Amino acid sequence: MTSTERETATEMRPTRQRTAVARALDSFTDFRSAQEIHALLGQRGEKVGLATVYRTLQRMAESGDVDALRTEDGEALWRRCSATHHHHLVCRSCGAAVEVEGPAVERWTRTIAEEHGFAEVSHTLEIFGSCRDCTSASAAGS
Amino acid sequence: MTSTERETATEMRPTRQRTAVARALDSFTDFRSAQEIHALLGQRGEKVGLATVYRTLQRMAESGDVDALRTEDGEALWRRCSATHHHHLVCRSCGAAVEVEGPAVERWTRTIAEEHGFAEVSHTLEIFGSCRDCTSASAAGS
DNA sequence: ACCCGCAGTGAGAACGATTGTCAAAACTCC
DNA sequence: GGAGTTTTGACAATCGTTCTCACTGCGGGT
Ligand SMILES: [Zn+2]
Ligand SMILES: [Zn+2]
Ligand SMILES: [Zn+2]
Ligand SMILES: [Zn+2]
Repeated sequence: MTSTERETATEMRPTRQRTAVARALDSFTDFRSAQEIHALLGQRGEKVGLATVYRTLQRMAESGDVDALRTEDGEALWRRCSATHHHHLVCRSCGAAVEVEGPAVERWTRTIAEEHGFAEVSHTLEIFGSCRDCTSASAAGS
Repeated sequence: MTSTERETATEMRPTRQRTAVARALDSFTDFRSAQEIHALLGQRGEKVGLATVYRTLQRMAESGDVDALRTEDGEALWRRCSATHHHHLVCRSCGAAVEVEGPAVERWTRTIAEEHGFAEVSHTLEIFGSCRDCTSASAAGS
């Protein structure tokens, strides 16, 4: 512990790498994997180590700057999101996402949990589907 | 195609291994990982390869005999569940699970998806928390 | 009972996303 | 400028899961 011992809250230095990741996140609206984001940075000539991309995304997720979700096969996807609690409607094939809110659902989960004596409750809720573009694209293919 | 060409639906042979996995699933009600189930079988003296456990669980999940969910760090957990669509209230530390249903939520997700032109919609919804037992156990520890 | 053919199995290799390591580089503050 | 941290990145290591492929064994005709 430092002698100062003050509120060491979350002193996050604004390094070149971190701002690069932040800018990358601002450049797209769909959900992408850490590796895809790392590749994107590479294409732009921004050299950032893969581990750093992972670390930065995690930090930003903790501070609520980005949302993370897991595909059905377990891969983590990331996206810059609004700070308020919400869920997503995500396209399975292109990753396009829409933020959705459902106060009723929030209430319902809390109630259910209480009824069963569960504490420290959290929840995950994602809606997956095929967005309009992808649906018509695949229809054309038949 | 066989000459008979009858409904070859999902001809799944009832092998020793498959019944062993099925029985193992019947012996607990919490969510467990494939590896844990494999270990459980080992303890019972039932020799079943890990790959077979994975394959069997997947098959059973497809046919709706078991439910799978992913922990927050991406690991798949399995549990024998009732056949009707439902969600879970799961304890983060011991895996204890309660099946819950929310017709309103089902309706809501479908509506939201339609509004945004998404097709082939599915959704995931799990509620995580600390069950009564685990909560009091950790409280005792302080 | 005997054969055949193919679904099923298992040991181990391979995979792929993520995390750990640790010395070098970059920052902050003095 | 220098001390003390934090951050970085190349690479190794993890770890859950899937793949490979030779081998096993059920099933169903004969
Ligand atoms: Zn799409
Ligand atoms: Zn919510
Ligand atoms: Zn518990
Ligand atoms: Zn549902």
